[in-house]
This record gives sequence, C-alpha cells and structure tokens, in this order.
Amino acid sequence: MTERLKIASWNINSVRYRIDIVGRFLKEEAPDILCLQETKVVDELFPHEAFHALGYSHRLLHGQRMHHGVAIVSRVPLIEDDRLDWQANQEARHIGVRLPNGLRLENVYVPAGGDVPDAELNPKFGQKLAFVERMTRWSEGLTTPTILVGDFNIAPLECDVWSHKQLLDVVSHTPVEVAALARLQASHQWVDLGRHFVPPPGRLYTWWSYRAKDWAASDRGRRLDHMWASPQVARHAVAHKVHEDCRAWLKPSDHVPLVTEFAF
DNA sequence: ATGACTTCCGTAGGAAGA
Repeated sequence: MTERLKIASWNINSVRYRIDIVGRFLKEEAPDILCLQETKVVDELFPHEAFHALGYSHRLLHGQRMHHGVAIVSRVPLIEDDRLDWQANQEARHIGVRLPNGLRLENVYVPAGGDVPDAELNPKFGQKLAFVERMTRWSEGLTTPTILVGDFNIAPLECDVWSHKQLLDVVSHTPVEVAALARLQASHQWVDLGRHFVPPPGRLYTWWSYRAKDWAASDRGRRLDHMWASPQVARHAVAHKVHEDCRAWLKPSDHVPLVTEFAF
C-alpha cells in the first residue's frame, strides 16, 4: 500500500501576525505537516487554537522572544523531537522530529548573516558560516533517512537569484556562503528537491524583498528556502511546488511556502 | 541611495531581516 505524505515549509515572519494566511494556506493546500520559521513568538503565546481547529493537533515548538523561532505543526504524530544549537548562542533556529514511518524531519532557520560579507567586519557573517559548518559536522554523521527543510538564507545557483553578477557581494549569494552550503550538501549527498523538479536554469525564487515598489513587476527574487532529502528518500518525491501566489496575499510574508509530496 | 519596507516590543524608535 502506498503512503502519501505532503510536507510544507514556510518562513512566516511572525506566525501571530500572519495567522489568517497560514490558515488559508493549510485549507487550500492541506499538507500533512507544515514547518515554520521566524515564528517570532515565545512558546507560551503560540496560536495553538487556529492550528488545532484545522486538524493540526500535533505541534512542536522552539520559540523565543522577539526574533527567530521555529515550529512543526502536523496531522500525523511527531515523536522524538530535539532542538540543536548550531550557532552555539541559544537562538531558536532548529527543531527536528521522527515521523511515524521512521523518517527524520529537520526544520532549520539559518541566520541571515548581516549586511557585510566579511567575518572580520561583521561577526554575524562569521556566525552564519559557523552555523553551516556545524550543520555539516552533524550531517556527516547522519544514518537515518532524513528530510531537511527551511530557510537556509543562501541562494546557491546563478539561476537562484535575479542577477548573479549584482548579488555576488550581497550576503546570501556570496561565493564563500555558496561554498559552505555545497560542503553541507556533499556531506550527506543531499538531494535539492527544488532543483530536482525545476532543473537549472529554470526560474525558481522563494523570497522577494518588502522594499520593492512592485515585487512582481521587478521580480528581484532569490531562492533562499529549500527542501533537501537523503538520496533514498528523494526517490519517493513525486511532486514539488513553490507557492509564489502567496506573496500576493493580504499581509504577506516576504517568503513563500514550499511543498513536496512523497509516495512511499 | 547611510535608501525603500516590515515586524517586535511597547507606546518611541531601535534592532533585525537579507
């Protein structure tokens, strides 16, 4: 018998401020599991009721005051959860679980890294690189089939940004970040599901700045959000969609949700 | 463009996003 599993990931930029569009997305797309980043809420104030009402009765949180914060909400049970600190500074940027079918699902929010792409001048940039390096050490030791999703805050390919040339010195697309992400990917032979379904040079963006006068007209997008899978899991991926339409919804996040459907 | 916009916290405006 085939088991279908639809997993979504979305940097929501405040789950409380955007609870209406999260609800709309869950109703329309009906994923089994939604991984959220930038929830921006302490666990005590997480809007449980809205998710429970839509059937997402399993919820695991790793939030903090003001910034960052991740969560997994699900219609299927979530077990053996853990929260890793790849920046070694107590920021809430990861939550992982085991699913009933034995897979691991890891939800991560990689630090943005500040403005200046120089670790000497900008400590946040160094912290971002260290975060990805610690993730790589973790990834090297993985033996369980895993799905790794989230806001990686790095657009690795030339076609992952609106202008490769103009973004070479812009944090998120610098060669040093791209190289760090490539080492992470190689450490487990992670399959980039976005590019599995939309091969280069196909247009595929997940983020558009709030600062553009007309985000759709200028289309200065970047692919900062990703869904990766262990090779033996990626074989079961049957569909993938980036919900660009959500960027035009009322009170949008600057990121849009990604969805992958698996058939086991 | 030391730029534009958005959120949190808290009730002004700084910090952070990327």
